[in-house]
Amino acid sequence: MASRRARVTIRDVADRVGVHPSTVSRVLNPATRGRITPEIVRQVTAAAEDMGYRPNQAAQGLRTSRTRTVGVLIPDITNPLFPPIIRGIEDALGAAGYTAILGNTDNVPDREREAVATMRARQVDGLILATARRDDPIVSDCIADHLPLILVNRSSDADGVSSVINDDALGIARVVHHLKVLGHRYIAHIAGPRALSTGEARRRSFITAMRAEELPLDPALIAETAAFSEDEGLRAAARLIAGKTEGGARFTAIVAANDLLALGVYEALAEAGLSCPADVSVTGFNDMPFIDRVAPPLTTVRIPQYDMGREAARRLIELIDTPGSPARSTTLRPELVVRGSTAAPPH
Amino acid sequence: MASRRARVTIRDVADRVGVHPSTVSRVLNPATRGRITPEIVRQVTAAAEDMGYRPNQAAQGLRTSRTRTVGVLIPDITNPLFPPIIRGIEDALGAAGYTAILGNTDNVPDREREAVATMRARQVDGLILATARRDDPIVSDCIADHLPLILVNRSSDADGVSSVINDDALGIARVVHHLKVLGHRYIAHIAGPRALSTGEARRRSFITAMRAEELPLDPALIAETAAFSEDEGLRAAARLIAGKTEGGARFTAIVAANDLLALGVYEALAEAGLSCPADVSVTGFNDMPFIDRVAPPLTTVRIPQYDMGREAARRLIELIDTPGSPARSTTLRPELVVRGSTAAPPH
DNA sequence: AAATTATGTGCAATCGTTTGCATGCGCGGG
DNA sequence: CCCGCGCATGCAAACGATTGCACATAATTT
Repeated sequence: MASRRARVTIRDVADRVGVHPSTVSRVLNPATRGRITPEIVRQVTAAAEDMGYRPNQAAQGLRTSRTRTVGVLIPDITNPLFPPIIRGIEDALGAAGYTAILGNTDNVPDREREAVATMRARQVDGLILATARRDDPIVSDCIADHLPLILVNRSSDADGVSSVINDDALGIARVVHHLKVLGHRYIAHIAGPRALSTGEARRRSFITAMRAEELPLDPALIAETAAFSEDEGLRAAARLIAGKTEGGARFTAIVAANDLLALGVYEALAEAGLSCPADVSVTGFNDMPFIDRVAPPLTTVRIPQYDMGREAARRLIELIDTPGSPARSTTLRPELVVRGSTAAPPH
Repeated sequence: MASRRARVTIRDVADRVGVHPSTVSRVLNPATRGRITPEIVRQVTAAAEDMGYRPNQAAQGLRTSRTRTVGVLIPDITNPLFPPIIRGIEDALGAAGYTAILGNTDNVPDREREAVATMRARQVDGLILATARRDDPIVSDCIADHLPLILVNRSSDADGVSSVINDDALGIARVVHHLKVLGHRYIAHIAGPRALSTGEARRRSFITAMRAEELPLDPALIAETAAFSEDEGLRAAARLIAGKTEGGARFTAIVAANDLLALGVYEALAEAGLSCPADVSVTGFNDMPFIDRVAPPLTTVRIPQYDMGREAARRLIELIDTPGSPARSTTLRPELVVRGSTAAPPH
């Protein structure tokens, strides 16, 4: 295995063995290898190995217009929800010989467009979006252009899109049921942005679940947010708390639409001198890494983040290999994880 | 801006304007644009814009053998230390028109080799390694092959390598000083793997700092670990605690070589029925995201993760643009962050 | 006004692979 | 014993962009 300075090409291998470059190409391609004499296959394989031959992906990509590269758009890699998803995606892609290129969009539409543009310039074979809004022009563009596409975590209102998401309704139902069993009746919800499928679905599911559990549903106890962030959680919770102390709607528990919002709730409670779970129970959604280590450990809904990523990547590869295969939406089962942030209501 | 179905090439643009493809190429390349008549520049630019032309990176890469892609090797993206670093890298790369491809190696040498091989097959223009071991063959290989390379977070013993790391000695000195001021005398250290520059440097710095502070240094109070993980932290701390209760070396504080190890220490203390900081003070290193939210909030050393990544990416681009520029090692200043895991020793 | 230089564009080769087609060889059947 | 068929391999043209060189035409000099 000599360490060549200059890149060794298919031609170098061919010259060494004394065959034509096309023969080497055929040997190296499993699909055409059968057409070549076994002895030659042996020699070429040996020479390629010995010379440390690695196909030039740029050349392959140019010729075949398949780059074995896919683009992955996420809002922000520093949001702990995403690393496990990305890891799942990359592991599955890697196993199939694909590589991911990542784009952080910070949920800014312009950055999304830009990221998709650069990815398409790089000839990605497909796209995985964790950034989709319910009404997202990028999604419809990709469909129109027949660019293989998978949505992960969030889905979109457009149809004809494949997605891998989790069962928001089930997760929220479990949470509400858990709180009811603990004795809570007045439960508030901090909803995510309605422009995102997760925000909207969890909000709707909250309403449905409250009705199903025959608990009183007060519209004033649903607080809207502009983003799934700690900050927004803090602000929304502060509004709820203000309403409560001013003799408005009372509540003994807050169902946050995700874990980051829940962390914001923690801060708001602390600022208001309220304690969790003694005064107010809090729940989250996602069970992001290390959320079991905060004080108090958060009761939340665990979603199979790694699996979601892996599944999304596998489905994308399917879509790339067999274009025109029908869109499927996969829903994974979440699981309630009870920890220290929920307890019986005061009194 | 018609949305073309088929990819539009430089030739399509040329035909539309009625010039030769090479002219279009020159217009689109800022370096050669000056050689073309302004009027033609205008027409070509307009046509390219209008037709939605995007250069085919595969073709460019093939021709120029520069792909504007760099490989980034990290141990594991789900380790919270890395996302901010990666974000810094990607932001800086993106600003310069570069794209990153990521590889998770789980600190397994074989996976590192494999990842580097696939990246080189993809003709990356350079490599950023967050995975370097002190004696890492990949580092020497890259140097030998003149592949632009930057180490981030960890450095390597090989010379002639550029790196962006933080000042481990300063960080550890601050921690030890802080504990001394609180009244601690008997301080244990949970050291990282000696094969990693961070493990070794922090270990050595701990010894130096203890001497400098004129505190007793007991070799039995330095526990070795095989990895920077919670698990290893738990095991090492359990050994220290066992030694202590069996009448061995006593200690009132533990300096862990990083935050994950410190989390393991928390568990070990809990299992032993000891409380932090009442019985034992604990410190970490890195100030990884959300470590301020665990119970108790960890006193640790903050390193500028995002800046490290950004700086590494910028330096790599420099290295790519001006090959043969000398290796430089940049050391960033860490900062002590005092939180709830450190207090005066018992009695 | 002729000769020289400068300027703007076209030409064509090239990067490394893949792949439809052509070709030469060996072998079996009539 | 020859014809034709199949099989293994070579040939060459792509893929899309870049770039040294050639070549007009225009601008400058003498």
